Amino acid sequence: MPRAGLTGDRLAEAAADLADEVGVDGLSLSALARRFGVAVPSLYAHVSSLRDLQVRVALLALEESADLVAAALAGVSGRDALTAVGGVWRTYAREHPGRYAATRLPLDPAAAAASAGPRHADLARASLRDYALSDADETHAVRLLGATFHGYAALDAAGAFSHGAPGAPTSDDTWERVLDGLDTLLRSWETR
Amino acid sequence: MPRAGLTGDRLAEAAADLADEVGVDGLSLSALARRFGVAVPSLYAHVSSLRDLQVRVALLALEESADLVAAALAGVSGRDALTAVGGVWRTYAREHPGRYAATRLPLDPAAAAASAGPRHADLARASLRDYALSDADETHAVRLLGATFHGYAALDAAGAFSHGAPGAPTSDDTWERVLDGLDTLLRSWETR
DNA sequence: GTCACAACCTAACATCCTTAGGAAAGCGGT
DNA sequence: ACCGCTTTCCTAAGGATGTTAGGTTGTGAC
Repeated sequence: MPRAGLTGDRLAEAAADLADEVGVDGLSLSALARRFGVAVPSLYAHVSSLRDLQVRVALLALEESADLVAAALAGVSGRDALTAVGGVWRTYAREHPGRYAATRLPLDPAAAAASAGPRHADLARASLRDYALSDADETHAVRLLGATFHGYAALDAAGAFSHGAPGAPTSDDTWERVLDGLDTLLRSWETR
Repeated sequence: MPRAGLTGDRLAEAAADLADEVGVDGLSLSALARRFGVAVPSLYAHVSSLRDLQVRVALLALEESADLVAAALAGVSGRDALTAVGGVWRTYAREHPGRYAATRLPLDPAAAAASAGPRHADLARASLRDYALSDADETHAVRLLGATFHGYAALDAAGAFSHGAPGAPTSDDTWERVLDGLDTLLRSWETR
């Protein structure tokens, strides 16, 4: 019988795809084993538990999204930088719901420090350079952006912006308005 | 043998407490049955499935939090109103993590419409009355507040604001700054 | 070619959700 | 006080999952 050629990385990638298809809650070792035509316990040679698999997906998604943010951020600044970073999260959450949800999984401190999380923080900081904020304000701003972008993605994904009144503005409209708002907000923070 | 006296409402309330203790993912019919000293299938007389139980917890939490928001909003306006609404969400998420997480559970359109969700929207709208926004802008603002508050609560709960550098500002500091920012942002939207 | 390691398997168990059907508690009416 | 109906709660059973233990067998290194 030929081997399936499993590795931890291949499993993580397949798990990420699976999570995108069936949701992060639908991600199971059984489904993953089925996808590879393999018995469930075989996975334990490469992954120590379901939780471990979820963490691997989270790390993968954090790396992937950090790369996207870095690329989108090349050569732009000010409001364009906000648009770039926010846009990445918004489309990533829509196109890769499972990966995105994994991104929100709480990691233990060691794993968090070794993840692309800090890189995200650095990128967010870089995107704010144009606003000339103090160190503390930059931290506040990074958190504000994180909260707003992630909250927006979450509510949007939950359909909170679609099942409203018929004449209500679209989510895209609001998105633009939010970016405008953040831009003016941050400008008002500028140290002078 | 005496009866335990179960009802759908009592189950939902106990389930909410349980979710607060062990997390919304730890909420299980088995644990709930154990808590009542009852066999698992007995629950099916009052609840049609695990999913149904989760939905009941979500509805309960939405009602509860809407009451809190309404109370906090009595007699205040402007920045104080923002503080009130945001504060409710922030403390609710911290003190009742399971209930709060249930709040984020996607409901089907019918359930969503019958829930306290619309009341939350109305309350958010009311909290913005002082800013004299156009109808469309009010909708944008409600969404912005929702995204920011929920995103903040989620990141805070995930510990994103605690495992940073040693000298970093506290989450409370950032919270104040965020409220200030939203206030100036909304003021800049005012129709003149 | 053979040897060692890793990949993969079967067997087994615990936990969970769910359905089907039976017993008994409590309430009404007589 | 007794009888019957409804509802509560039970046992029995089945299916899905995660996890561990221990055995085979493919595959590359020598």
